[in-house]
Amino acid sequence: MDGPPPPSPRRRLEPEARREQILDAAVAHFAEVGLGGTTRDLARRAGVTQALVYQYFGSKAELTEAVFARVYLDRLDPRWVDAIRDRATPIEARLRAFYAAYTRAIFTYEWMRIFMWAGLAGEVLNRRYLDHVGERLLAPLREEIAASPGLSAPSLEDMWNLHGGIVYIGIRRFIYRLPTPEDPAPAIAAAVARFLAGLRPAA
Amino acid sequence: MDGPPPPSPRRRLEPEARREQILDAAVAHFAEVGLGGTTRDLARRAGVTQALVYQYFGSKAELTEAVFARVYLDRLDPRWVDAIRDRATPIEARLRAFYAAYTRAIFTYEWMRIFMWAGLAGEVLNRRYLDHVGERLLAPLREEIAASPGLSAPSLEDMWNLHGGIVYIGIRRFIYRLPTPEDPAPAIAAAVARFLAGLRPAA
DNA sequence: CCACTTGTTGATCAATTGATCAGCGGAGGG
DNA sequence: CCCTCCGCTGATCAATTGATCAACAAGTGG
Repeated sequence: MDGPPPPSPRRRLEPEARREQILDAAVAHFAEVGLGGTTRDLARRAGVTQALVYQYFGSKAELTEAVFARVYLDRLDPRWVDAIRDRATPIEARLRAFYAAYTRAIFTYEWMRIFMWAGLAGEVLNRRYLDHVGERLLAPLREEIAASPGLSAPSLEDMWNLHGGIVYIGIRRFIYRLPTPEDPAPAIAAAVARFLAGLRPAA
Repeated sequence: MDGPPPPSPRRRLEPEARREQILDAAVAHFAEVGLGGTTRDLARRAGVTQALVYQYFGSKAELTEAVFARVYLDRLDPRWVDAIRDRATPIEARLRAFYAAYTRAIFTYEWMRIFMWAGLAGEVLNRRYLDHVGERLLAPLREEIAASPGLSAPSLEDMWNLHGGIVYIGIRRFIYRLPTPEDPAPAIAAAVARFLAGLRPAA
């Protein structure tokens, strides 16, 4: 009757799989209640005992680090810069494409909330991440806009303004749980269009 | 030698003054470490014993409510709407004036951080506050823009985009502790100008 | 200067929580 | 079928934390 056990709720798992399972639960749990969440609630969510958490993660700090690694790692795609620099494409399309990709990467419940919890807690990773955003993404975008004919050069603060207006969609949705458009693309396109229009010399 | 005791570190205070002192410390403390901060650390910051906190606030929840009351209350000035509706003033000046006043009200370490901690924690007050912002501030602003000659009507989502771009200055400064312009006024003026320029029909 | 009022404290309790460990039991090898 | 390996659990500890209370002492009136 019972075939191979894989689909059944086995209790004994391979260490790697179990570790992933706990880490998944940790990401979900800490995103929900913050980094101050208890290991007991986390274990309950993962369907294991609290002691088992410490079999795979030596301390809560180590677990938190693993959560950060999973959430932050590979979130920024290096190829984005190439697309930003591709002057064969109109600047407006490049801006729209970048923010489409960027929001697709970070507009998740887990990322948005853990990033905000960590930011409030003063995590160093957040500052590093945002420095990177400013220097490696917003600065190139700014240069490309400045190099586009018919557009006056925006300041980096202007770029942060564009960035913030778009990111705020995710803040409203995932932090404040307010209703937002299902697809942020139209709002992004409108924001980008307005931004560029504001950089064109008045007629 | 010792004159009147007022400037000296008296131990015994009038209940009202002591309550204020504890509440002040609570606002500062919870802004710093979140609503999960301990009453012992809070008492240390206030310079009193932990037991005294419970003389003035029956429970931690009651204390938290008092903190919310102090932080949220009277933060939104009803007169702002009148200024928004004043069509004798150009719409761009009204937008600039509103966001100057609005950011002056909320760009404080305590407000920004407690609002964010509470938002992550799912506090109902946040949703109420933001609903109010959308319906009582952004909606009128939107109507006034729509009624301005030479401007196409923005959607409410457009208004949230303008709003988010400006509020994000405070998020960068107080949540992420990133360097931001000392005075947000120029950035606000630029954001407002761009926003309106984007609503003007292309030449 | 004494005594009463009451603002304040130190001690303490029970519940929570991070962390540890001896031992149970599932599963594969012989 | 049994034996060994090791993934996993239940019990437990020490520290933290919200909350309580009897006792202390600062200030005031007599």
